[in-house]
Amino acid sequence: MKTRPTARDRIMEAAEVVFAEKGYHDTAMDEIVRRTDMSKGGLYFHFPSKERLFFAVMDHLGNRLAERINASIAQESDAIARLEIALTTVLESLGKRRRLAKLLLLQGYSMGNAFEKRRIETYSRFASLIKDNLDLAVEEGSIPPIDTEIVSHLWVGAVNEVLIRWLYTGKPAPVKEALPVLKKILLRGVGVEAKVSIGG
Amino acid sequence: MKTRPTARDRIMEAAEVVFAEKGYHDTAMDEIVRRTDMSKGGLYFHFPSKERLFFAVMDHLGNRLAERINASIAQESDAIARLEIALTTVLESLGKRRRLAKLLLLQGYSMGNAFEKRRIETYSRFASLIKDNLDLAVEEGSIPPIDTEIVSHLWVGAVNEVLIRWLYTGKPAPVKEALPVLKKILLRGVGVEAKVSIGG
DNA sequence: CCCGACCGACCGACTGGTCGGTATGATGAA
DNA sequence: TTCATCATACCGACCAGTCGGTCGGTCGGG
Repeated sequence: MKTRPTARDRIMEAAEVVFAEKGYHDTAMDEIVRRTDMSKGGLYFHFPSKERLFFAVMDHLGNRLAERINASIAQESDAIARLEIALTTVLESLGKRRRLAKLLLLQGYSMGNAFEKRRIETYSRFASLIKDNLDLAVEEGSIPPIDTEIVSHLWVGAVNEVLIRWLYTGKPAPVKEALPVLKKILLRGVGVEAKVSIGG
Repeated sequence: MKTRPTARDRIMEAAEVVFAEKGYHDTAMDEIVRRTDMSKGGLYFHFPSKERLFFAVMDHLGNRLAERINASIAQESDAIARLEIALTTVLESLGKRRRLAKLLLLQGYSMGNAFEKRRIETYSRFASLIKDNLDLAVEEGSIPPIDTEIVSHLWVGAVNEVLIRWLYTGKPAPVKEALPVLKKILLRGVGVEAKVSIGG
């Protein structure tokens, strides 16, 4: 049977919606409260501050995306194939959930210096996921040696920007359409020879 | 003779410092005033609001960077060479001025939905600068046809992320060290065969 | 009767923006 | 030359709204 989500979860759900819609600073705690069947005091019983609530939401979403990527990756053993599928998963997951994308990609930035550490942590996590597989590909001999540290960040940034552009302009619709280009350019960049790729 | 900068310029200089240091929301107008030899009323005589002041600063910095890029590009006629020199200029300019980089790269983001348009405008401007030269390279036949629209954003994102990583972690120091990697990966990505590149 | 969970009116600090007033210099009529 | 007038630039005490966070209190279950 489906048990009612915990109070904590209900708060986080409401917070996710409002934070994504308005951004951190333009979100008033009262608004989150309004979207909950709870009072402000109740909310503050579960979360000590706005900042902490925000972090909790971000971490939760980050984890879910990372898990999804890991799950899809696990099916492949070839490093290049893993990289491809990771790209696909990200584009699909975020392309499907605009709200999630907006939060994850836009809200982690410039909300004051207190947030810097979180931002770098989150992004580094995805970067190192890529880095691991790039390293693997080098070991495998499928690509020539490169500075995988920098390249992994390059990849994250590239995907990030394409997604942000989509968020703001709506193009390409759906984002997934950018996938072939992204794959081709990024893989060729690390030395994978182009091969005919049938859209998936 | 060196005339005193106008009041407007003096305000913008102070604002640049504080905005870069604290971010938009954590900056109090009183703090900017404090850094000026002017009063709050005086400041508000020149700028109608905090938001407008912020935009003025951002536009100013964006223009300066764009001008610098254009100037350096103008010396080359070959599209690939132009792209390379644009990358170099960006890394050098921002690598040299941490504050500028911080403002331009981090503050344009999630400060509320009112700022979205500005962000996309600024980034698109640099993207289309890249796009023009990619298009040119395609016409020249130096690279195979590609979706230059997406690829230009990919480039912007890639450079952006490498710079942000540098801002947060300090690596690589100096950022310029990332230049060879960036060039190699990005150019190879669009189909430029690797050639020995002597660090500059 | 205790305690965890929750309530919601209230507080107070902060901050963007205002406004009545002042100093300075240009203009021009007497 | 002098003085009234006016606009520009600037001053800074003050205001009023906002919002994160608090606190005394309630309530139901064990």
